[in-house]
Amino acid sequence: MKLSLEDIQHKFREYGLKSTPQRTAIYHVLIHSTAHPTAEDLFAQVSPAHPMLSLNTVYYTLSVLGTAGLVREVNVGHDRARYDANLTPHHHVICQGCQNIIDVMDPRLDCLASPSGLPHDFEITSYQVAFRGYCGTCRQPQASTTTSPTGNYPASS
Amino acid sequence: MKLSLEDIQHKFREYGLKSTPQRTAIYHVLIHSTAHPTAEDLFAQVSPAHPMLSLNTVYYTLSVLGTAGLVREVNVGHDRARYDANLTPHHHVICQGCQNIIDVMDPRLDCLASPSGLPHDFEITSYQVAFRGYCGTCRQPQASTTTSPTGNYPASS
DNA sequence: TCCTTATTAGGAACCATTCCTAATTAGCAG
DNA sequence: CTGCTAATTAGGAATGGTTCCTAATAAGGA
Repeated sequence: MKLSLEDIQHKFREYGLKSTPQRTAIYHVLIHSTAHPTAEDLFAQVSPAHPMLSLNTVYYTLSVLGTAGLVREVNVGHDRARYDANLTPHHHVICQGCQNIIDVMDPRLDCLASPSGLPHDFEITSYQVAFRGYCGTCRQPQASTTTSPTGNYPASS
Repeated sequence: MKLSLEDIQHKFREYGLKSTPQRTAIYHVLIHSTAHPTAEDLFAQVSPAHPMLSLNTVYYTLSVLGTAGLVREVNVGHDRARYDANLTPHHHVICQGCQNIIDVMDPRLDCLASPSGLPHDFEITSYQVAFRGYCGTCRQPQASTTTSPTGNYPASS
């Protein structure tokens, strides 16, 4: 289900959002990506077509779309925020080596019992499972494909 | 199972870690807390007994303990890192209002099937379920107990 | 077509975290 | 008990992702 720019403009109107070229382009890149890009990733991918684009606009757009419920933040670590426009329920597998995120759509994970031992007045609205491990290329311990470990502090886990 | 400072020194030696007063105090606070404190929280709680303590030491200590496997980072958002020394398998319930984290220990969540649709060379080492919702006091929409919403960007979700 | 208000771009500010460095101290060997 | 060596500590500076501030621009409705 590829969304054209016109489809996206339509969607924005449905959601009561103004449709601007920048906003459309950013969402277009995000919704057709499975890489869970960072704000900077999006900036880099949209920039060629919009040379005047500012990183600020990317952040602002993401926060507007987030409020509207069209985009979600994905929590991997505390480095930088990564974003996802795939709203169909799914879970994530995170490689501890290269930090890549793989979407997992397994219906068995979408019907978990609500947890026991919870205050009864707590209202749960959603949940997500985060699997962690090592992908094929990062399998050998301490190996990292994209990011070479720099830093004076010992790497946590 | 309250751990005394001596118990902790013992534990550090088992793990081949040097035992310093600061390190012991930080871990002591963390392991007896269920609040998943930030580095600054820990700093504030340990400072009275160690007036010379530096925030840097807290970060360094957390990274050492993290590497040793005694402490884990909890990912809530991309604001600041929160830490947990509770190593027994458990999951988290996060209030979207006050950002508090509640531990959940439900054995049913500890035997999830490994997800389908995963590259076969991916090796999963752990997983965690993060439930999100609103606690009793934050239940009414837009209400927040601890943090009043400041910021010019629309709040994402 | 005009008006109002949101959006944009750019630069400055913020703040959690990390880096750098010298002084201190834990743990070990003698 | 004493001295050695490497890790730890404290403090201050630097980093970098994100947000704030502001004026100019453009979208959508009247």
